[in-house]
Amino acid sequence: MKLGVQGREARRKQLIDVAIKVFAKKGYNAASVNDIIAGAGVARGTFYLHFSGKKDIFVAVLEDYRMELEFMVKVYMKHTGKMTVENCREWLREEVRTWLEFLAEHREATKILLHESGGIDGVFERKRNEARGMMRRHLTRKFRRMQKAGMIRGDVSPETLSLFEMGMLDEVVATQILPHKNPDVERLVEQWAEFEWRGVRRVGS
Amino acid sequence: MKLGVQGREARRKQLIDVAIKVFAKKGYNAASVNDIIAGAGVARGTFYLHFSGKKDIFVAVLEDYRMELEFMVKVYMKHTGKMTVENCREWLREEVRTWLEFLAEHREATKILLHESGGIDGVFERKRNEARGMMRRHLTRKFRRMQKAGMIRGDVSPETLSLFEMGMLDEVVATQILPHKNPDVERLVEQWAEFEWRGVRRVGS
Amino acid sequence: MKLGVQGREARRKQLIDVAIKVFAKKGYNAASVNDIIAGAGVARGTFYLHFSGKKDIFVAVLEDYRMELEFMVKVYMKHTGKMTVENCREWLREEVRTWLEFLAEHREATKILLHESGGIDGVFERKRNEARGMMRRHLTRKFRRMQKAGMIRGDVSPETLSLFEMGMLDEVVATQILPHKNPDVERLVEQWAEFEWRGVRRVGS
Amino acid sequence: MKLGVQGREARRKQLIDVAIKVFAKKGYNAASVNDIIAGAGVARGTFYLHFSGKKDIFVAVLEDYRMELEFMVKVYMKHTGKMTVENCREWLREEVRTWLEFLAEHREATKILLHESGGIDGVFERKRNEARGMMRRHLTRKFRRMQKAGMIRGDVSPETLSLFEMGMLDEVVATQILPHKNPDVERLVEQWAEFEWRGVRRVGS
DNA sequence: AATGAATGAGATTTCATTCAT
DNA sequence: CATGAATGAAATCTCATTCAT
Repeated sequence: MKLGVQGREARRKQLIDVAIKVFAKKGYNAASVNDIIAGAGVARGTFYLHFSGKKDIFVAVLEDYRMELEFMVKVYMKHTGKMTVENCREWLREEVRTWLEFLAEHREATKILLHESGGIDGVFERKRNEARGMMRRHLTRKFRRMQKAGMIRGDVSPETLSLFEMGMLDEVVATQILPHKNPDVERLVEQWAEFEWRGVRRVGS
Repeated sequence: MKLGVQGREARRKQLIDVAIKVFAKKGYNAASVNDIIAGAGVARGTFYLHFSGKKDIFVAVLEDYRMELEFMVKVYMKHTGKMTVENCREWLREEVRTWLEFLAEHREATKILLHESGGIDGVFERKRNEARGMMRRHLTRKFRRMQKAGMIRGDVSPETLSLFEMGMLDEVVATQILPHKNPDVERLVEQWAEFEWRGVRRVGS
Repeated sequence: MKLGVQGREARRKQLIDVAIKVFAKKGYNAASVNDIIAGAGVARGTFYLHFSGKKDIFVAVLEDYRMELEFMVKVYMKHTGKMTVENCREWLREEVRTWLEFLAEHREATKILLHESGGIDGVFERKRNEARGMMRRHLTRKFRRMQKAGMIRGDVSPETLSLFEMGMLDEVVATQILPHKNPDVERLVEQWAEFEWRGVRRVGS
Repeated sequence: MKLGVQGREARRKQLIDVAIKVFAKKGYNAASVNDIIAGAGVARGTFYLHFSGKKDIFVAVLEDYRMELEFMVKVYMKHTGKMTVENCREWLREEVRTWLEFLAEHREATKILLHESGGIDGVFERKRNEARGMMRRHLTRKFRRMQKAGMIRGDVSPETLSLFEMGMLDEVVATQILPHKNPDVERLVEQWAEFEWRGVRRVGS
């Protein structure tokens, strides 16, 4: 079947979109070039006109995701300036919500990043670290800024705080967001904020 | 070359031990039965005498890990009784330390559980969930007991607290424990306890 | 080495033809996909492009044979109408000759049907029965028609007669046709007709 | 499991008996030494104490069958002398019945001889031919004797007659005896005798 | 005589990639 | 740009046979 003429970019994007679904569903190894070209309704050769191989399109998928992330972070950062001591706790909550919503919206790519891009290939690892590093740096910057402004305690390093937050994020995403169609984000966010803000200590102690 | 005879169990255990290393290093898919038998210095057929295939030995690896976990949890639970309101914070810290040490000691198997047992096969998923479920239930039980004893706050559910703690554990293990030979567990544990106990709120606010 | 492109059907037919020779020579079990691709001068993957496996091509071989048989029976049936009481004995003789010639021409496939398609796989058995059933039904129909027309005796059932004739056919083919390049069909046919027509009874008794 | 001490011959016979069942059920190739030793409740090594391999025990099975056949033929031949012109037709019928009964009684070994001993190995072929050759020679001798005594017609060679009879025997056994637990031997025998004695010719013509 | 763990050649099958049309 | 038949390296799994105990 010959498809209508498309721009190179459109065809490339189409293949990446199919690949995201395929990789998310089957994982990198089990996914086959066959699945991708079948999903895209394209001949084998066409695939190799746009990507040098399976690795290549997987890297392209990660790259794609990283760019979405980058864009999201940039947009978000614009209104970080309005953070004050008073609304600080709400800020933390809102940011968590924003992240969970973003990750839920990109659930397939997120699943790939979380589960499929480690331990297969050095390049994959690097791309994965680029994306996660960006998130991590963003979180770290946020905590550092808060510390400097005296909004939060200063005796735990921002790096470590972001480490903990990333972990919580991953686990919540993996167990509460990815497997469910309509996760109860509201309740999660509220409990998250409570925990992050005051820890587990008994009130008044 | 024919190797000497071993007991059935010894040979099986030997193969599992090699498999743990191989799966941790290469991941399930890239690992081949070849790698395992080469590592064990055993003929192809010998492998199939003990396991019905690659899947089977992978499941055996997960099973093996789950049993170690189970044992560890049991041993640990014995002295949980001594927990009091006063030493409660120390308890949290000590438990984190115990877990990190356990996971560091089983770093290879832990890596497999974290990165290699999802999205490949339904059975793997189930075995993985068995092991993680055990950890999770253990953590949940702990928080519930603390809540009932009034040691910690009551307005965040034990399930959610254990969820957050699992996430933190995973992230710390994945980024700080697994990649380093001698991780600075002490500092991590201290900061963890601080964060978990009091949250991020500025002291005195 | 990459061979030139052929039509799908041509390549498929080529592989089937090679497979007939291979299966006839070695039998289903001893024959390997290797033998077939080596005989066809084709790469391993090419084989699996056309057949899902060894079983599949074997079934295709049986199917192929059945179609040849079907065609032969149809062609033959066209001039069955000219059978009369007078030329009836000649008819029997001529039909035997036709069968022996057909089976001799397809000696390899015939050998497969006789010796290699039983007791290995249920599907094989079924395909074999389809082909033999067609022969058997053809023979039975013939005898029934002859009985109704009063050309032959009526006290032995057409089914049983065709059973005997099939047996004789098989044995003659297996011992006289298949092993020899130029079997003395003439003499066989003559003795066959004599036996079938008059039995073993002494003339005049 | 160590079995009680048995004589060499008893153990050998036991293995052969199991092997007959196994080969009949699965065919030579699909049958495994495993099946045989499992069926006999004997260790792997024990098998190789009695037979040099799978081929060897298969040959032993054929040999065993040939000996049974030989014995049967000898016993039968004793009272061949009483054949006369008058009871000749009955003789033919009785012999067919005897054969069918013998083959039905040894249905497993018969199945092996009919379906499993051709095209696998030269030795098997030879053993098969020995057994079938014995049957064939027996039938040929019978027809020759009848011809000499003027009991049956002389213009069809005894060799060819026995060929036809063997074919009929095989087909009847394969389709009517082997697949059914209680075949209607009586009716078959009667129709057989009718056909063999008088052919298909219309009575009175 | 008996045992059964160990062996390894050999068979089947998959799938990423190439290239002539 | 697009096609899809062809390739072949590499992986999994089987099972007849051996041999130390």
